[in-house]
Amino acid sequence: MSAVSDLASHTGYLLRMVSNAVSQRFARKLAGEDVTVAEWAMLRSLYGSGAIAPSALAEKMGMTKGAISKLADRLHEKGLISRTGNPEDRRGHSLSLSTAGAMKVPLLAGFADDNDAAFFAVLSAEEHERLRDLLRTLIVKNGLSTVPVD
Amino acid sequence: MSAVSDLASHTGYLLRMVSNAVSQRFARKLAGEDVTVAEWAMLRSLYGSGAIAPSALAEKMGMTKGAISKLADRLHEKGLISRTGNPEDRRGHSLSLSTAGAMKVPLLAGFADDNDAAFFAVLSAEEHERLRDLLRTLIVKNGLSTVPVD
DNA sequence: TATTGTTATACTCTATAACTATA
DNA sequence: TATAGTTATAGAGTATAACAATA
Repeated sequence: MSAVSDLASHTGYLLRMVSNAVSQRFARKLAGEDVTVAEWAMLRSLYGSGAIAPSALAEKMGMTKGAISKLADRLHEKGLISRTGNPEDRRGHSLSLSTAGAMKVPLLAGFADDNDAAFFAVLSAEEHERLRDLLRTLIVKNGLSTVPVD
Repeated sequence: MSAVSDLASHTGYLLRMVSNAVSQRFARKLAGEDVTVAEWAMLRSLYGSGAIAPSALAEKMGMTKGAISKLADRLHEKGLISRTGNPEDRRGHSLSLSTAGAMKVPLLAGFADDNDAAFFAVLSAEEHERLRDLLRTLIVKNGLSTVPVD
């Protein structure tokens, strides 16, 4: 045992290593569809929420308004989301999936399924579910998302 | 149930959300020491490995040679690591913690401990250990690190 | 030729903070 | 003034690929 004996067990470090690997692999799968991982996350959130204001989406996704705005711009340019004005308060508007975006989500979800299946295959079904549960608990109890499990 | 019914349970998505949150919080804690999260990860790896060639470190950390080179440059400029030439093969050299770097690791490890403690406090000790185990299993079985648990 | 490491280039991702338009 | 959203700026993190030095 060294002076920094449990250096090996920092959970944040392990988490970062695993998450980076999963995201990188997923990014390669998505590249052919011209969608990034962050874009997928937004499409996925919109699929679950329906039309939603950028500020609400920011809170839901645990990101800043600026980051959401930039992401939304890109997805809008790609024709995957729509912006709808709010006649009652012209400062705001809402974001939603376009028809093309809504059609694309199941395909992308399939890629996400494949990616999960490949990466987490080394766990038993029970272990995999346990991992998901623990992650959901962390998200909810640390207030990372306004929407519990989404 | 929608057509994309288990959209909510993509483990990669949950993982990314949690990992991003942990890393962001940790980055803020480290900022006062002028060290980034990736730099900490390298210091931590060097602490565990002793002198090691950049290419070996790249494999160990699951990063490319280029990324390691850039990180090593920064840490060298900050005086936290040393580069030692290899007389037998002048193409290569080895990286190791400098005295200042070695002295700083325990302090940074303390910050990592604090960060873990705050973030994972919402789990029981048993759940926290279970999470670590699952992450270690994923790292080892997916070959994310040449060194099993580090 | 093959290998080690560096460098050049290019993106994604994200934050902070200043700004614009509306309320 | 306060709020919704955008934009400007900046920097971390990482990859790919071209390159230099050495073997």
